This record gives sequence, structure tokens and C-alpha cells, in this order.
Amino acid sequence: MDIQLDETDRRILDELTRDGRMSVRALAEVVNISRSHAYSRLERLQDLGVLEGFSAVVNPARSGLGTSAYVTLTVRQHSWRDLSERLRHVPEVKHMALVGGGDVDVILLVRTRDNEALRRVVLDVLQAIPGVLSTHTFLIFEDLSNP
Amino acid sequence: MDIQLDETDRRILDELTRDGRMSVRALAEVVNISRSHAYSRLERLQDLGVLEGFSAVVNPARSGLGTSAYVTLTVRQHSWRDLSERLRHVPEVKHMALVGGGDVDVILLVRTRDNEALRRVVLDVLQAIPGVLSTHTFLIFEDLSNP
DNA sequence: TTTGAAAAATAATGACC
DNA sequence: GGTCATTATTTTTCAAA
Repeated sequence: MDIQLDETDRRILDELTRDGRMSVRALAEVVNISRSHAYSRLERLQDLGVLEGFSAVVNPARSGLGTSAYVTLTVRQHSWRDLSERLRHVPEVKHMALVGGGDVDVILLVRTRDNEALRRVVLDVLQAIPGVLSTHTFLIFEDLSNP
Repeated sequence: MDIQLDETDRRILDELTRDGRMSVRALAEVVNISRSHAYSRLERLQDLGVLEGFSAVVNPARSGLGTSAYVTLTVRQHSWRDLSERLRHVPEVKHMALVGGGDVDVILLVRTRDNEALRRVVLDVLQAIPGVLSTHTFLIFEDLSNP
């Protein structure tokens, strides 16, 4: 899984993380390589699976998702494949992680319109999943992403 | 904080979340509006702060960040401003949330090169922050983002 | 690997329904 | 909001150095 990335690769990823719509021309300029080379690098990074794609950065609260929470799950059997597949179909679940190191097995980042919708997701959707023994909800008052 | 978004706005955000480098021409086509109109919508969404920008989607593991963990913090005084400002300068902290609903005050998503680097971040950086009473680390075995 | 040329596609703006 | 027209940029490929 480990891949050799040199300084140029890292700077390319940095720049594109900062501005995902930056033109290849401008990118080549700031990292001091030729345009052709920039194209090759990009293609290579995508082929390697390092650069998975590009996405809009949307403010959850301002786009109608006023409530966020971390929800932890304790599950009976660790059929992570089935569980993650099932969770992937819950649009309110924005991020899911299988974890170790405590009494908790799964941590979910959930975003909903309001608290009532969060309640429904936790009680009617998550707790209804077979194998889910218990849940705990940590309401998020404020959250920040770090580039 | 609440903003009126219609179906078209939502579809624009959906499409750009799926492909952040999609051309405005293609975007206008799939959501059935004119190009000029698409430009206006985009400008409006950015002005409203709904669309914050665009970013590359980088695979953490393949880009050299082989270890990920959720680290919870219990803090003495809730000087969230100071704390979040301080955490923002820790590059390994990718996401931070001020939460309620348990004995935990802050939840951090941390990504490092390896377990040793994670240990250093938790022990030398996070636990060294004034006001941080205790930490708990949940190692992430696998994690997925949901579009 | 770099540079330059050149065609095709796209961005961005403005005038006008 | 929408359409059309226009100009500026960018993408992408290819050949040559």
C-alpha cells in the first residue's frame, strides 16, 4: 500500500487540496515543472490511487444540515463488510470508521437537517441494524476541518 | 444561517461533490440550466458561503498516512476558541469537533505516518496542551467517506 | 524532460430577450 | 431566468530539441 511520493508529488497534492479547480497550467507553474510533466504526474497519482478525485467543499450548516453528531456503535459480530455496506446506503452517515481501543466498535459522523431528523436516524435506522447492540450520540456544537 | 436552496442548487452541489472538476458547461447540461445561469448559481452559492471551495480527494493510506485514529479529549475549561485555534496548527489533526452528550468534550480525527508518529502526537502534542485533562485513542482499522 | 505549436474544448462576460 | 454571441484561456496532443 505504500507508495513513493517525492516532494513534487506532495506539493501537487497540497496545491490541489487547497484549490481543486486549479488549472494544470497554474499547477505546473507553482511547483516548477513543465505542463506535460504535470499531466504525467497527475495521471500517475490517479493511477496509483493516491489522488482519488476532486470534490466540492460544502458547508453543511449552510446547506441545510444544521445538526451534526458523532454516533458510536457497539456491535455483536464484527461483520464490518456487511455493516459498512449497509451504512453506505444511509445518506446521513458522512464518515464511518471501524475502530479498536475501547468499548466502541464503530464511529460515525452523521449530519441531518435538525435534531428531530438525527433522532430518527439513530433510533429508526442505526439501532434497527441487526447486530447493533448499542449506540451513543455526541452532539457536535461546532466542527472544523483542517487542510 | 439558514439559506434557501432549491432543487437546482442541490443538484449542482451534488454533481460538484461527485466531480469537483466538472466543467460548468457539463454541469449546466445535467441540471438543465443555461451556462450563464450556472455561472450565476455558482457565484451565488459561493457568496452565500454554502460552496466553500473545491479540493482534491486524497487517499490517506496511499499518500503516506498509514495510521488514523479518533482521539477524544476531556478538557478543563471550555475555551474552545483557544483550543481549536491551537489544534488548527497541528497538521495531523484533520477534523475536530466540540461535542456534548458524554464525558468527552472534543473529538479529533488524527492521521499520521505510522503508530509511532501517532503516539508522539497524542503524548507530546495533545496531552501537552494546557487544559487537556485526558485523552482516549481509538485506532481506526478502516474508514470510509460517504458522498 | 522540456519547450513550442496548434486544434479543440471550455470559461467567462456582456448584450439582449 | 434564459439565449446567443464573442473573446480569452485552458486543455490536450504531438513533434522537436
